[in-house]
Amino acid sequence: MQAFTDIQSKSLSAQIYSQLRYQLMAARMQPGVRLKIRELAQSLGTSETPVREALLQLVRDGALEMKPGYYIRVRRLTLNEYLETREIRLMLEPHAAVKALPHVDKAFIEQLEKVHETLIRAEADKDYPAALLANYEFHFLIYRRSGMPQLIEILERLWIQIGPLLNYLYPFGHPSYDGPHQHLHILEALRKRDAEALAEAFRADLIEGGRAFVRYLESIEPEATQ
Amino acid sequence: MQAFTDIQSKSLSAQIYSQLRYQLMAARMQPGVRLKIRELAQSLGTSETPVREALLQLVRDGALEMKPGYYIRVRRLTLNEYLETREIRLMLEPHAAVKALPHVDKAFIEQLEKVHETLIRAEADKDYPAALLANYEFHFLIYRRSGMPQLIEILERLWIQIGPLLNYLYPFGHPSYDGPHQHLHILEALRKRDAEALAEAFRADLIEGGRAFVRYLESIEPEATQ
DNA sequence: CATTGATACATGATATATCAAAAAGGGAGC
DNA sequence: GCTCCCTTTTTGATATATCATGTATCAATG
Repeated sequence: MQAFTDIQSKSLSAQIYSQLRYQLMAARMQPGVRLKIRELAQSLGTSETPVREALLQLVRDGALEMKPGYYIRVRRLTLNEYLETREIRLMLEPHAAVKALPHVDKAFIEQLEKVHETLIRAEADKDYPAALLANYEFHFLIYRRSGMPQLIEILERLWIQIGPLLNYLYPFGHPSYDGPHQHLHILEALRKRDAEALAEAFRADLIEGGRAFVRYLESIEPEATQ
Repeated sequence: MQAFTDIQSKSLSAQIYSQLRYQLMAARMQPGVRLKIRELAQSLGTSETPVREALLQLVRDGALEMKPGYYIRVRRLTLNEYLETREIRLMLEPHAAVKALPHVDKAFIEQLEKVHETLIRAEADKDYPAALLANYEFHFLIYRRSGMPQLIEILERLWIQIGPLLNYLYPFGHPSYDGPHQHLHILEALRKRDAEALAEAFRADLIEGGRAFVRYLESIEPEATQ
């Protein structure tokens, strides 16, 4: 959870931003839910200023949206918006993984295997929040080894846009594995140090995971006009 | 300039943000220059709040940097940071162009040709600010046709990081064309509707343009430790 | 003359106050 | 019972006040 734990010695607004970002990524916030500056400030025990600053940044990140002058709510991605996100991720995530490859050692792969086991166990237990976190950790442990901080930042921004959708997703259809879990292909490619297979495994994971999104969004789209 | 002209009916902080972003992109701000909230607020005739909000967002964009609690200044990219930026752009910009291809018509190409002429003329006149703007316009006119707003947002964020560097660049070595201008290859690929050639032309333009950056940053690097 | 420490000052961070606009609620009229 | 209009309330936006911390200055001391 690296990215989210450094919540100290930072400005209040940065702390709040990190915290909200974490909640978004972890699907703790439903799309469309309204956020009120005053309420949040009160519940956090701070003034409105840092809360507002945090929210504004999330708006710019595309994780929240703001009706012109008025209210702020968790963004509701349309199917097309989701597809664009996926298209961008398809370019960037495999690349990040390939860049990480030279910095992958045995210990790291074992660490990933543990995280993956956690993921599988969580899914078996239907503990979806835990599964989401494990999935995030699996991916970003790898990306962080790329040594490309800017790229990682871009990817995290994309993930927090998608996070809230996961709320709807799990009840709906969620990870439907028709074969072995894609993460296993990823692990295998890492072991073999096969860059092309690695990139392909990431693409497959993304598309595989995306199917449920697309199905869900298609089923919702008609009413999502607002 | 589309992205920068909608400076009305937006919140003050959004206006200030847009304005600063424009100045960054257009190389109106030197790397390392310090920005003071109070000063800016005064010179803009507003209070500090919206200025601070705008600056914070630019910090998150990586265009400005902030010594922990202390001062805010225009970010100074290291060579490695620049190279990472370029690496990301190399993935995204050619793709954006290819996605734009289906929406390119004759009129649009003529528009691009005009912009390119402006660029060439500006360079001949050594009017570098104008050249920069024309170059920005040339690229983003194309990217905007991709119909991928998120991608464009990501790219603009990358461009405003690089903008300030251009200050140093032009005096230094700047666009050294060893052959025909890369934009001509881009235009040709657009006319032929040749996606692969188009992608390649964008890659070439990026690398070509990047050479001067790299040369400059390498010459500077030793002292840039701070 | 160099060094150190105390004080004044500048600046970003946070809190609070004020404003304007939008939403929500309620009552009068049909 | 429904609709329209007015009032009240809520809320985000902006301005201002306060706080904490880093920086600079300068004098006292060795």
